[in-house]
Amino acid sequence: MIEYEKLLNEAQYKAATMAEVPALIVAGAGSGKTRTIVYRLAWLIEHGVLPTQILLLTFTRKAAQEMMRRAGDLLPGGVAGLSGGTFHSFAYSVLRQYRPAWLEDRPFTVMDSADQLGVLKECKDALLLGKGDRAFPKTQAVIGLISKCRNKEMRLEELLKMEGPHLLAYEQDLQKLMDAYAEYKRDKAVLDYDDLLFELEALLMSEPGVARSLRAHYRAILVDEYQDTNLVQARLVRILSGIDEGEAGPVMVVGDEAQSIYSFRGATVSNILDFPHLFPGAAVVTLEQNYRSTRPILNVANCVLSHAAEGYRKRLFTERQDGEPVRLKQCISDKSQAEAVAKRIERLLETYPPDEIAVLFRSGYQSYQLEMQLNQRGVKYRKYGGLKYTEAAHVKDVIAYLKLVINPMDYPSFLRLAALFRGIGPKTSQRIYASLGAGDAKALARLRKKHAELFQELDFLNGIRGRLKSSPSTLVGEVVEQYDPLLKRLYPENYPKRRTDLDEVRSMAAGYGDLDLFLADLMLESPEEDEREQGRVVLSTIHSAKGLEWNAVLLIDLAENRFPTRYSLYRDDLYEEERRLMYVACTRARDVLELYAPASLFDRTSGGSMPAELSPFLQELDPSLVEQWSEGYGGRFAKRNVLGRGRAPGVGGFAAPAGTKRMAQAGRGEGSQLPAWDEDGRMPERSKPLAVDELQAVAGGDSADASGTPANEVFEDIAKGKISRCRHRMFGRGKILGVSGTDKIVADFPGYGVKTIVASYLLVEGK
DNA sequence: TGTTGCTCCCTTTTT
DNA sequence: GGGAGCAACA
Repeated sequence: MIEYEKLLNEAQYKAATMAEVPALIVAGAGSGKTRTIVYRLAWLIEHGVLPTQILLLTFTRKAAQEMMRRAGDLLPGGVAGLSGGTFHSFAYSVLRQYRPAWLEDRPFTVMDSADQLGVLKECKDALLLGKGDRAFPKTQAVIGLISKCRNKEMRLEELLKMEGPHLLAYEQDLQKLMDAYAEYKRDKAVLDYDDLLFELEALLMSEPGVARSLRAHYRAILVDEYQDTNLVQARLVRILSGIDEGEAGPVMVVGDEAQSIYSFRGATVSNILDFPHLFPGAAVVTLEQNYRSTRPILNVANCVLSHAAEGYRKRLFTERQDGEPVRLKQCISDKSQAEAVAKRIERLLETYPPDEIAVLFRSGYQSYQLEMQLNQRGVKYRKYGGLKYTEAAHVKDVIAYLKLVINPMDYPSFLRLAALFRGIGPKTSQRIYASLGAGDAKALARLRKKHAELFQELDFLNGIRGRLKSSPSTLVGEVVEQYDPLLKRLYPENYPKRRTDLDEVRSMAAGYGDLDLFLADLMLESPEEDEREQGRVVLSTIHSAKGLEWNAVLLIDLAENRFPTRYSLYRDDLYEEERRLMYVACTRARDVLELYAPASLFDRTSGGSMPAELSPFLQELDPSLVEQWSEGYGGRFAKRNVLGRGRAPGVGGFAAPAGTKRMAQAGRGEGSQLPAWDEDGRMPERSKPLAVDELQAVAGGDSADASGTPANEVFEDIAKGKISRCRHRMFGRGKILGVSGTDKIVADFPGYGVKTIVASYLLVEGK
């Protein structure tokens, strides 16, 4: 018997051992949530519930894996038999067993985002939409809109009014596209991610017998990260609970509205808030004591949240009194930030094991420079978020082969396969696919002659299909061998590395009994982590870091327009979500939290460095909560106040002395969201994008307004030698060497070397 | 007619 | 680095 009362605090104990009624556990960050869930599982099992009768659901794959891992560690019998995973993978497994009627007897496959892209492109072409219209939303954007519509369950018009009024003109076209896309999927028996959830709901509603047998099977349902569920997921929980059938509804959901970070895909906090209404008689337990982080870390996290527009009831507290201060480190540039962080990781490795150190960032690409630094230093890392392993071109190719084995009419995969051969483009693929579907023997014979290579490949796949009973790893191995000559042809430069990846895919298939299960897992659950990757430093997007924790967390790129992203600046709900993201990031740390802010960022559109303001989330911080450091010459950091100085007047934060010229912003094209200056020469607090005509007036150079002297005039002055010195916020005084392009100045800053800098961020001075 | 090659533009977060 | 659009080629 487990002594729950000794092992858990009062609130955790209550949550873990309550009777099997609907329950909402509001669990603050680091409050022992997973621990509580795991003890709940143990308690259920002690009280006669079999592990196979427990369903454990979460939204992200990472959270699902972490939960299963920890349950396995704590439960005496391990997780054997426990059903658990993401909503999507659960939906797939049910749909595979109880197939929707409209599929008839056709095999179906799941599409990933690349497949969606291909299908939508095709629909767009078929409908002749967006031809020659540059303003027509990009295919990727259309996919986003479609998915948002479905996840938020809004009509297209409503969504466009909220998210993109400028697209309202295309509403009808987009609607047509949406319909065509939906029809297409039905026709070809493919499901996208959203379909999995809606198809499951439709199935349960139309076939009460299926719902009944699932309910009879699952005696307990636990949902983690409930604040990240969307409407259809909440309905699924409700249906599965059986509360509408007068059953007790043995559902326990766990969540924290302060950590809601998935509203972009329809997650709604109201699922938590409405839970007691949807499940009358639900028990509510709140966990507030934080066991994870030191006091200084928690102070920073609480401070971040205290500026939230909506108030959060909870304030976390901890008994961990000790702890190093949270450090804020301002670096000269993003490049030097990468160096500083890499160096810091090497130091931390003297104290902590590698897998207890994590670097977190807002978007996948923000770790590129750091990755290069770590590679140079031989520090091994693994990366979460951003591009996935299964998204590498060669892995996608092999997956397309395998999908075609299961579902020969999987069109996205067919396109991918056909495009591998020379002389076959979209039209030819379409023709061949149509002939195959219609069984047009004459046309096929002709096509076969012309495109022998492709048909050889298709014959091979048909052969494999006849032997589906062989082990998946054997089948994958054969497919890889078949693909090998193409791999050599397509990627001569790094063939061996890619071949290793594919052998890896084969070994991953080893544990599976059915090829289609393996494929679905590859699409829906990240495959079992490569053993070589364990015990490494972690680089992760904050979204992917949800539910995880480390001894040391370094948070990078805390600069305006990076975090919060510039997309969030003009909508309060998005801005607030960014703040919660910051909160999630800070609360991942147990002992060490460091905040890195680059003072300038490389800007590829201009090819120069742009000064970067501190992230507003840093500017709001109480300066007494962090130890402030600033990078100086030679990469050395010195304690120096970075916060609380307010924004100095002048460009990029320093005063413009008399006799200096500030240049008007050079043209940056339509749609630029770079900040304009106000009349005092300050950057506005929350920069608004320039209106298009305003921008043209400034960029045109002939109508210099209050914002300064036109760039072309200053460039002329430089050419005439009237101007030879400049000042930059970070680099100080410099000597102008020349100009580059239409908007950049090359200057030598003593101690920093020669820099090419966008002119509008410099102050220039006469001789 | 259809494919391939070249250039310009934009780059969130997940299943 | 990839997608989309356009021009040149088979």
